[in-house]
Amino acid sequence: MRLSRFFLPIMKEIPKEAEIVSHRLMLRAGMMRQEAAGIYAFLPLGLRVLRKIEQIVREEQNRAGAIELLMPTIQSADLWRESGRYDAYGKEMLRIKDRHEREMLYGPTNEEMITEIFRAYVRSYKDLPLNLYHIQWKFRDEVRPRFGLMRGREFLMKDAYSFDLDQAGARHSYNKMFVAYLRTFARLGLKSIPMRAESGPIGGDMSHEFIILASTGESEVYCHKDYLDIPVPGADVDFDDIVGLQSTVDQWTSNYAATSDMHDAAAFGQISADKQVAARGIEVGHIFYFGTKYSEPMKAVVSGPDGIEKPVHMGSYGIGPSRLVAAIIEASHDDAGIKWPEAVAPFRVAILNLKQGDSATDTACEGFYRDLMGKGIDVLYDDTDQRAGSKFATADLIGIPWQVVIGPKGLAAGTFEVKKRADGSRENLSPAATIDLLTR
RNA sequence: CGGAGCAUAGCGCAGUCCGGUAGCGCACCUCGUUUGGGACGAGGGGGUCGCAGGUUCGAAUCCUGCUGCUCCGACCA
Repeated sequence: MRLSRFFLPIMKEIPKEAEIVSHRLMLRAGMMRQEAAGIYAFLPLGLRVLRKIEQIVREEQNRAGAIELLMPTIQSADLWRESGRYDAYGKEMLRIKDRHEREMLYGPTNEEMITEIFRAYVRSYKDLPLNLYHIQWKFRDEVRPRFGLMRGREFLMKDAYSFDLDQAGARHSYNKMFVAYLRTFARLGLKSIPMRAESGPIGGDMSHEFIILASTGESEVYCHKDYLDIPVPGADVDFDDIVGLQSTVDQWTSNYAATSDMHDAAAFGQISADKQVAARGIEVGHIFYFGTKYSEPMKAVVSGPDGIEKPVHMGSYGIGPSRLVAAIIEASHDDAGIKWPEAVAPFRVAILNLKQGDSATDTACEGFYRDLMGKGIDVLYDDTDQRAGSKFATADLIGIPWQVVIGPKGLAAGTFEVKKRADGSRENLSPAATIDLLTR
């Protein structure tokens, strides 16, 4: 992409409404625009990041055996009356009427609808286990939206729903998602820690919030230092290995970890002082088992091997990709701007033509741009007639992981300057060595 | 939902108390000089001053009502 033809409305000054760093940087980097309280338009740069996050989430869901579908944003009130939640949900639910005065709602979540879909087709235990998910916009009419994408009213959510014959099966389904989440956040370049969450109506130990560590995170978290070093399961993890998966989950849940509202100072004090970690974090995922809470009232039943119909045991698993865009920035930025992890960067490489209009630099940049494009690398070529300093500032602000600086100085020596945004390191490399580095 | 505040050019703000030609910086356009960390000079364009009433010869400014947004608290992917 040529910057001169891209739509990148960056700002030098900070809009006053933006309070937290991710919100400020997203506005300054031209990633999104507020259209109403808690409602945002994604501009091209922001959309690129959102799509990359979404794709990683999708790949890890698929790897764990979940199957993607897509449910609508608008739902019928009748469905929610069946579960009893239409009245229970409260004002957070956006309720609307169609032209025939039928009561509808903009879905804040999809347990009812997925249960309706399940019961329409699945009759036998032989079709279990089943895990269906979608990535769809949700709307929750929060009293007070704030912090930009971190707490918007409209947000993108990946929500998965598992169906099993019994609780033992449900535990395995839960564990699959648990491990999938560990892998997902690791791939996004984040350090995530599962923390025991309010167990809800069912009780038990099958509810966890996934918190990522970020110095500017909104909640305080306390955990055992060992969490920072536990290896995340590799891509070859066997999701059908019930025992193996359980031991991974055990490893990730045996030590102390809690957010401030669940914090037990005494228990935390038991940990030796050098192993205590008090940090800040952001909730980016939540998984829980809720048994037959919806299957019972909504009659989602299957016949077991004994021929007897039983309500299925369900769990649900949420990740907010739109919140993750902001969360990643909170976890990875500096005074100059965003530092995207390579996996989610809107562009992997930026080419900075330091002397636009000079035939030697133009030729070198154009050629190199074509070479990278030919290799299938996401590259943003700054071919604007801005001065060098302005181009450096822009590239740093929007956080492109690799900046290839091409100017008369380097060209005289036959080299490009390659800067790594993550640590600011630079080296002068020949064009061939640069290509080599970027395609490694 | 309780409390506080804001609304003037794309962004950041002054002007409002004390009514009298709507301003500044950045951004944008033109020309020139510049060109390795957000250049300089000259010229230029852009506004129903959130909306609706009212007072007045005259309202961004005073009065009334409304709307939108932000922050603190309670609540949450």
